[in-house]
Amino acid sequence: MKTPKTTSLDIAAVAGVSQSTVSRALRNSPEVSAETRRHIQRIAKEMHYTVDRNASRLRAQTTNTLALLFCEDEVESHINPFFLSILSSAAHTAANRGYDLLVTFQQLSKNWVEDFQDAHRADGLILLGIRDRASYDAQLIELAESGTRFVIWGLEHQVPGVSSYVTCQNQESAKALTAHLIDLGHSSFAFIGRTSTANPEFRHRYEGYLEALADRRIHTDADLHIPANSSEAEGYEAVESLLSTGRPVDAIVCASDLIAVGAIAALSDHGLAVPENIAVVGYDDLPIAQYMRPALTTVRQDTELAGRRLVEQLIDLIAGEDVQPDELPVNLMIRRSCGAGA
Amino acid sequence: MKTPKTTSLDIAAVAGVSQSTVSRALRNSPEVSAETRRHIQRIAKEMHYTVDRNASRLRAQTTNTLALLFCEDEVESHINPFFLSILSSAAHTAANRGYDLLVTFQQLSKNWVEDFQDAHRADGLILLGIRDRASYDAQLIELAESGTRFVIWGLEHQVPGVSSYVTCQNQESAKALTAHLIDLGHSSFAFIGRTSTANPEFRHRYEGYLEALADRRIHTDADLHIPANSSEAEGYEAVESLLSTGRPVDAIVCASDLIAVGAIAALSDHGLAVPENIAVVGYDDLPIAQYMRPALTTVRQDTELAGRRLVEQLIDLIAGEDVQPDELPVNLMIRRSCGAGA
DNA sequence: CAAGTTGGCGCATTCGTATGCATTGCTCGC
DNA sequence: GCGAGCAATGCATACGAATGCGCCAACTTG
Repeated sequence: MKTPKTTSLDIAAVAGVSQSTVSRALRNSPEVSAETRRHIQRIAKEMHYTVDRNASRLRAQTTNTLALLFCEDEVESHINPFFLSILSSAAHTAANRGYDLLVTFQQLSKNWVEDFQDAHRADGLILLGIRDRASYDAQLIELAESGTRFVIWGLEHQVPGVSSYVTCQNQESAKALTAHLIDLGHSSFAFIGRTSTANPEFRHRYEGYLEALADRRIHTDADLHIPANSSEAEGYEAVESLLSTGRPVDAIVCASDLIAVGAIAALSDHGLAVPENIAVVGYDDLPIAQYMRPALTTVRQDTELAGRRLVEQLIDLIAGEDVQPDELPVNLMIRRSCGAGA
Repeated sequence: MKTPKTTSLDIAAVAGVSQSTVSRALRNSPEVSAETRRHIQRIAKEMHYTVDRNASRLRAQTTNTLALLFCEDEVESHINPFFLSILSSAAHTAANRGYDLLVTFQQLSKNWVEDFQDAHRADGLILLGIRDRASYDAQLIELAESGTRFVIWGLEHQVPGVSSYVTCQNQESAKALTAHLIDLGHSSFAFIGRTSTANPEFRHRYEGYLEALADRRIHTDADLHIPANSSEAEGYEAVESLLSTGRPVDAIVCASDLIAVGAIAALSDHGLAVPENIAVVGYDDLPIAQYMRPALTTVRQDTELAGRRLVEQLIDLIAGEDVQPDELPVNLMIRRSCGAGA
């Protein structure tokens, strides 16, 4: 910190070339001969020289930075640990591709669009945790119109060349999961998860659930669909309100593992055993799903792939390439809570 | 993106002042009159102007960026969701203080010190998840010698003016928790958590545990201390190995909630009820602790405060101020798994 | 009222890299 | 054998904001 920073000029002096050549050599420009390039790169390494990011970015008018935004609902809400896996994978991918990853947590209410556009902050944006399409649509459109490249997890929002998304086979998997419950002999179903405000992931899961029931001509009605956001607390409350209706139920499909955890706790507190009295299934395959007792039947999403694809898509968008959204495959994790499994 | 970027020169032209005055006004320099400042700031807002971060940083030789590094052990290990809360709080604090937060995940084996120093990446560094002091010490010293400012969670490593740390009252709380178990009548204890490789948090918890036992003259020995890293899987295995010894145990103190979750699963699989046959307690108060059944007795750390203090300490270090490490208070969360609680 | 002080602002330069254009030396084709 | 063409490099400038220094006008003070 004390010694005057070594710059590309110092390298140039030592290597006996001009600063421009140093710059080109370090960026692997084809304009410099392979020999010169190796020579310069060796000297740069010896002198522990690294390109000054700020100068480089100023000149090149680019940031080599991706921003990742967690959308929060309320002040106190915990972030689903599911997103930590995606974050981890995204961070690795970004690093491998030479990008920095800026992380921000933002509440829905704030005008994050304007905020984000501050000062060349990042070349592109990854959005996690957007659940309520209605509240975000205007902001997404504004974002797209400003030319910002972005990708979203779990919400189908695409503007060719500008934005894309990654999601998973929510509907198919929820349908398969429900069908599995039916095969096990369950016949009175309830669904816990808020779908009313255009929460796209939960909605697709609900639709898959309904499809499976319709296929087997199993009746359900609005009372058996209890809204809840993705948290243990709301899952717990949802079950209490379900039980208070007195309607007989022998299987509950939860829109997320967090909800399922809360639901099972509530059932247990009311003396109902899972799966003996009521089967419960979740969605996400959080680590806890495997280790709770009863182990939770759920759907595993490939978070490593999800994080990677989000970053790869975004980098492609930034490069001006065309990008196809991804719908990632999932795996049913059959465990004890549904009444089958080990 | 198409229109030529508005710069401070544009603002200067509109405001009828020089670019220097604009720069000073926007940085709240006392050298410009309050009136001029307001005038310029109003125009800047109207024109949606924001300072170009790269130019600003290049000139000022600063990054206004903090880097947060998750230290990973192995490729596949999940990050403790506990850290997500700290990350969230740190991100908020950094944003409020005008800093960007760069997030990186790094494996222990890599030479992240050199990697980090690349190119003015950040003004300072926050380290999360360092558990094995022995493996890191050399790198921490190197980091400190290079003049990099950094703060660490959970490991007492301080170089005045350069590095500091935030931790919590691991020892006291583990002692209190163990004492509580003793008060409840438990008398044969085991501890699960690896302390042998200088994992400082687990070690302090273990020491608190031993203190409580010694105070009450309760005997324990090496067989009743089973090493395990912080994961459900290792907690599960630890219990299996404990049970295989055939030693009678009526209370297990786990060094983390993740371990406790795995431990309880293993006990359950062996037909042992918690807390009826064996009491189990954890550490961290993950959200799941409250919602698993039996609910887990554990120790809550104030993650919001932890994240905030990490960032605040780091910013102070960067500013050249003296910084005192924090040892944050904790709360015992008494629930059913210890045999008391609701 | 003159000399000194100070608050407010502009000028010019600087941060370190990237890049368009000019330059040099060579090879190659006819 | 000579100009065209190309490969490799240097020169000069631009990116946009921050800041040392100097200037001017308006005060203060004795």
